[in-house]
Amino acid sequence: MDCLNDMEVVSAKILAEWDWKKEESAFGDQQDSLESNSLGSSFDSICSSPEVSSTSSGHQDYQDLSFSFTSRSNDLCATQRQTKHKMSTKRRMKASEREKMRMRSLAEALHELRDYLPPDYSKSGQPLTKIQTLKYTIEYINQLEDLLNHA
DNA sequence: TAGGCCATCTGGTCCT
DNA sequence: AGGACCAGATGGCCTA
Repeated sequence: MDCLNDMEVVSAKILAEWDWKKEESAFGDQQDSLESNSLGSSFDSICSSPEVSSTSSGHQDYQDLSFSFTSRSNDLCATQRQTKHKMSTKRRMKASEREKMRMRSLAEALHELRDYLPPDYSKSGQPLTKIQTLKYTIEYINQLEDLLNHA
């Protein structure tokens, strides 16, 4: 119990030193640099992009496209994709289901992680976003580490 | 209404 | 061959 009280004091100290505006802008810079790192493969992504399809109106159309795919033989990307290995519908559905579960468990873990941050981290009572949760957690751990090292 | 966040679908790639 | 992971695309919801 004393440990818990100590931790509350620590987090209060950390938060007292916290410059929100500065951190927010710093995180923004980091985010920009992170996002700029992920330049995807250009050709494949163009060919596999739903926007390439003549319908180009979202998931349903694209799903329909995947079923009527072989009838559009004049489409260059379609032709190229025909030569690639195509997952069976059954396997694709299973993969989608697994991916859904995987992303849900990831979201659940992030919700859980949120509970380990002091409530003061969420300004204006709004829950932290995923990216905020991750970045504030890193910052929180670093601050705690500093305090331990200088204790 | 624009922009941010999120869930979902999908194809590609790597690993077992 | 199939599962795990990743990144891009898309649409819905919410807020300023």
